[in-house]
Amino acid sequence: MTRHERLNALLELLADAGQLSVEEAAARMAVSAATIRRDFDELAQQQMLTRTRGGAVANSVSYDLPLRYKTARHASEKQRIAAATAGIVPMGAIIGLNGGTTTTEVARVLATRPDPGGGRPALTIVTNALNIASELAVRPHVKIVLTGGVPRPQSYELTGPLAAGIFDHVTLDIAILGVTGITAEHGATCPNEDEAAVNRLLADRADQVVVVADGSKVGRRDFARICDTVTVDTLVTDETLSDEDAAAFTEAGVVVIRA
Amino acid sequence: MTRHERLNALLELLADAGQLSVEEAAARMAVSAATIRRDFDELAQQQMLTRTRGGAVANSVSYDLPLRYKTARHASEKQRIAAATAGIVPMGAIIGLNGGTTTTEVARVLATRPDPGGGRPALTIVTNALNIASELAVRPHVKIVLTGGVPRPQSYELTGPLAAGIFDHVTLDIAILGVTGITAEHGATCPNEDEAAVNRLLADRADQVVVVADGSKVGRRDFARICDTVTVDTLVTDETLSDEDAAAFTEAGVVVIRA
DNA sequence: CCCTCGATGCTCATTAATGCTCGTTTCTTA
DNA sequence: TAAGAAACGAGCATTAATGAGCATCGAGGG
Repeated sequence: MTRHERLNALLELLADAGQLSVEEAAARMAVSAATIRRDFDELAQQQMLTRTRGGAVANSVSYDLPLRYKTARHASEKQRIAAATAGIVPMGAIIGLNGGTTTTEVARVLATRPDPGGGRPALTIVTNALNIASELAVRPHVKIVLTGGVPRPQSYELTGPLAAGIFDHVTLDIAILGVTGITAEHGATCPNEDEAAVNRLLADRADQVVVVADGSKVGRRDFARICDTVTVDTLVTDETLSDEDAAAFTEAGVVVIRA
Repeated sequence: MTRHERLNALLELLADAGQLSVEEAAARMAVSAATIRRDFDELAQQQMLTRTRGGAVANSVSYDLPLRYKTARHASEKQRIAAATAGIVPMGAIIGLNGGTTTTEVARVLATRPDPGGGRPALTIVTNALNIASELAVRPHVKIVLTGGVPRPQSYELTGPLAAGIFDHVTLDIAILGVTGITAEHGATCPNEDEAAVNRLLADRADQVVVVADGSKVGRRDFARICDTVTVDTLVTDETLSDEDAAAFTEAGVVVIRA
């Protein structure tokens, strides 16, 4: 049994019984108690369960629907960008997220924030990304607000007038936008005009706009324009960003973070 | 076997099993483990799968875990109910679906409909169930419209005023509602009032209301009322329904289908 | 015919995962 | 309240997986 299977099996048992002791889990999985403790600790980190002395209890009574444990891959560019981005998000903030692999990583990092207790959510995340909402729906300490709309198969982003409608009703502290292209001259862009329209609304409603993009996206320009460079407050990217590109953004008033 | 063929074969195996070990893949493809690792790494780069130590897991937003005790109990009944329900849905219809395991099965069956071609969707599905939208988002011949709102961890249903808002803008041919309780006297019920409110809107907007519920739900009454029995046109359930219960519903004008 | 280049397989140093031990913390109960 | 038991976390050794580097093979082009 692989580690991944075991973690999922633990969630299964937990969803079924509501609680699970370290000893019983060790016996069922045919591994040592130390391993089970490490597993529980990791799942607790991901807010999938709550540690108790001697065992763990289920975090949500999600009855029949599949729980999935996400394998953490180590220290990729995207994850460093995600960690750096999460660093600038204060507790209790209202965050907007669009779709994309980088923003999904950001969402995963944000989801591991500790529960502040008192029933208040550690974060409120407004997103049009179906996959992000699916992953985070089981975390009780993060409030997810999903826009409506029609999902695009490639990106899992919800688009269309129904997606736009929600933005009449919310305001955001920080919009975190993953883009496929950004230049100091043309601003942030993506290939699809429907996505761009929804992303623009996210940016419009936010006090602060953070663009996340790995080095391959910087200097690129795509078809649909999301917003201008002056709208962007912060750009989080990786070390592959050249000094001259960084200078161009800095001159345009963008804070550049190289993770 | 070319490299391209091998990558496709790996994805196929992965889609089938949900996971694949490096060793097994190497044996199946008759190549070395090193090659498989390179393949996995490349596919992971393309977000087609997720690496784990010792193998890889499928990246599909929704893959079912092989053994779920709870679902296993009613699995075949649910699938028969789902098949019977899909039988009364005409081509090209606009369907409303709420959340729950039975309606998820219905969605799966509906998604297997052949593509009519001509770019027109075989079906349009309006739903407030996050998991259903996630699963069907990749099917190009089914148009998915997701309501907005806040997901409830227990059921993956989106609720709240944002979810309700969408119903000003759509009409449905058939609403298919999974419920946790239905009686001839009290109508359809579920445990949560927010979900009930959204489900009621689905029923209101539809020409025809179909309730799906396995035998354990019939005769049960839960806290929140979704709609009255006279609103329900059809009840699809399994053979465990007693004749007297069936008669009660038939007298109330409900067509009862025992799958 | 030879050369180039990409794909593959092999070797080896590195790293993640696991189980064990031991000192410390926490709970139980006398 | 205090002693004993249970659970925990840290540290360490062992094993297996990994990834980097290098050699080989084969198709295609000059």
